[in-house]
Amino acid sequence: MPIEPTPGAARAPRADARRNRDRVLEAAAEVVAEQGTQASLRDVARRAEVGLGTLYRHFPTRDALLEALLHRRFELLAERADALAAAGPPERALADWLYEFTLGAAAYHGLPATLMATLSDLESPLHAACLAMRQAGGRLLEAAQGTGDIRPDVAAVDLFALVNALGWIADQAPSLAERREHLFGLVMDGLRPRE
Amino acid sequence: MPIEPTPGAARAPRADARRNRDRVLEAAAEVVAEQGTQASLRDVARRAEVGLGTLYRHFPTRDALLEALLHRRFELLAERADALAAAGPPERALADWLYEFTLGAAAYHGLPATLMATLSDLESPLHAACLAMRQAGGRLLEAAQGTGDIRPDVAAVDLFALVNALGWIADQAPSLAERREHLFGLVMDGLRPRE
DNA sequence: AGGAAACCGGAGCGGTGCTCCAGTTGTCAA
DNA sequence: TTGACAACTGGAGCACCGCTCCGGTTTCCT
Repeated sequence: MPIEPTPGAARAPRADARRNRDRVLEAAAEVVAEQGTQASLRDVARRAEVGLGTLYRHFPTRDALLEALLHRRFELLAERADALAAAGPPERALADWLYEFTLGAAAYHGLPATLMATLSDLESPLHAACLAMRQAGGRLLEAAQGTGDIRPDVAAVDLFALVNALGWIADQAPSLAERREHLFGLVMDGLRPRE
Repeated sequence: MPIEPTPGAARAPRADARRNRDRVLEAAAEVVAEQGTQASLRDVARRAEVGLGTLYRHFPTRDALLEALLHRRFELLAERADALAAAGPPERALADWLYEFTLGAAAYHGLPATLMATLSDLESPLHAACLAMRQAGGRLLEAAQGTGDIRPDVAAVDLFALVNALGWIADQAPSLAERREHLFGLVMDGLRPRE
């Protein structure tokens, strides 16, 4: 009977597999930066000098690849929420965080649309990756509602949608990208209670 | 020398051509209603029982086909703006019209995105088709700003973008469609001056 | 050293948008 | 009525896409 060194623990991946995974990820970062989230996966495989099958084994879906690409960014944004909460008044923390979110959502073309689709697709790896970040935003929202700076009828999901929509606007029409800050201000004002 | 009956006037299209054009349009209405603005044009041609070449001659681009599909709707929305302006106070007219716009933008899946792209694509037939409607909305905006009900720093293009974005939210995440009215209210509040 | 499992890459399938052109058909002048 | 020609037709064809599947190779562990 063969001995399982640590039963249940996955065997470490082969060295060539790990190397290829990294190559794919690196290539994906470049290609997605150029072509957006709808980039051709064949192009990614080509740039990584790897077969298409290899790409699909490491990342069975497009979302899985994007998740790997964005994971760190999401983590940072979640941490950033806590930092902002500690650094200043709740309403300010929320506004700053949301604005940083719109900027982050513009990291790649098509990203706002991808994130939005993620909301309803519970199976997508991106859904899970977003969750912690969305919850961090939710905490900022609750704090700002606690001080009465934000209307109580605003839900976390409203925020996520609106902020993604702002990113989408800038993503779709370059001419509107420069109005991003202005539009952001308009929407933020709508979240505040009227005297 | 042959006589040109009315020189410069285009000769009437052949009967079969006109018939085929109508068949394509009818099929397109069905297929786009089912699959959205990104529907397969092959499917449209198939349903119209027409060759792909025929479809492309009558409508050289996807936008041209959509324009033909949406033209009447845009006209009605532009007229509706004038009717609302005559029927009630400017702020109410604007709010009602914008809400009808978000509903209209949800006529087909993907339509908000298509309309948004249209904004920067001056060549698209949809750009021209939207223009009159956008201008009608602009007039409502000016009137509502004249009475002080809407912030003066709101531009017509802001409105178009925000209202499209609301349509996009409902389009992307079915779960958010039911919050459409609520989100609309939030955004509208952001457009009003603070006391 | 050797064998098994993991991994690789690309051929292949069914789909897409779009072009191009040989063949057909409607129309209008003679 | 007929003939000729422009207008129109439809689908084959090209290059691309996402995704699957599998014969051959490579790595790792014993």
